[in-house]
Amino acid sequence: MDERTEQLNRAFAALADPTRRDLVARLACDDATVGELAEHYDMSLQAVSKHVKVLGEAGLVTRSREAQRRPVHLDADVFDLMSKWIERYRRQAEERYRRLDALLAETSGDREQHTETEAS
Amino acid sequence: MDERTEQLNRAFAALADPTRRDLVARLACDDATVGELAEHYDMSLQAVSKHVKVLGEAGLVTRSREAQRRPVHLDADVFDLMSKWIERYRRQAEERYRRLDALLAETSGDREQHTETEAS
DNA sequence: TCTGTCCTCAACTTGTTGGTTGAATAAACG
DNA sequence: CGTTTATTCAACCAACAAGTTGAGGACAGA
Repeated sequence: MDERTEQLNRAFAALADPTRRDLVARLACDDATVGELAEHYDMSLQAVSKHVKVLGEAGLVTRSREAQRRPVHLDADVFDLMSKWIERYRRQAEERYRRLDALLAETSGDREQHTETEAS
Repeated sequence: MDERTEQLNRAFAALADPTRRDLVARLACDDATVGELAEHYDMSLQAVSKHVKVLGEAGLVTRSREAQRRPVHLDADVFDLMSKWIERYRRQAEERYRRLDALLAETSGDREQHTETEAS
């Protein structure tokens, strides 16, 4: 399994959790520390720390250090990777839907089927 | 937790598995039955059936019935939902990065900081 | 160096997931 | 009706994920 595949595994898995998607939404507005983030959730600070770790391992966020603070900030690169993956199949699914639609319109409006049995 | 949130939970979780992403890739080319899909994987047909079920519960695929065959086909709607979610935060992350970049360039190249503290 | 603050690591519990095998269902065909 | 084909259900297991609590590490300041 190549690294890109594992990157996508981790990224999708990370965003499958609503708490982590909410963290992403907050971090999109501004960087924040684990402590600051934790204030908004009904769970221990350690749990939030774990969630941030998961986001980090997925490459969705990075950490820096300024004095005692270790602010978390969003990184666009993996979002880009995911976006491209999804867009590709969204487009194909739509395309196939459009063609099926056109085919149905044709075979119902026009009774001859043009012997196009090889739909491949 | 609203329905849209749960939809995203299931969709991201579904795509976190490489086998299921591969199924999506195959189905993007053409509809297929569970049996046909299973030929490509080193696992039981039941396991593939389960994967397809997960994709179905996530709303990523739908089933139809023609004679004994129950072909699976890709549905674009949830891909669209995911794509929009990701794009939103990808854009915000990039935007924030650009602004930080600009700020750094400015404060290093130009020593005055224009008192633009209100980054909102 | 001691202290306080911020954060992470370790160990544990509980629920979920991905796989297995064997039995059951559904529809077409003889 | 019985058989074949295609698929799912049920029970089980191992691995993992999400939360908990308690202890420990890193750094700034006195």
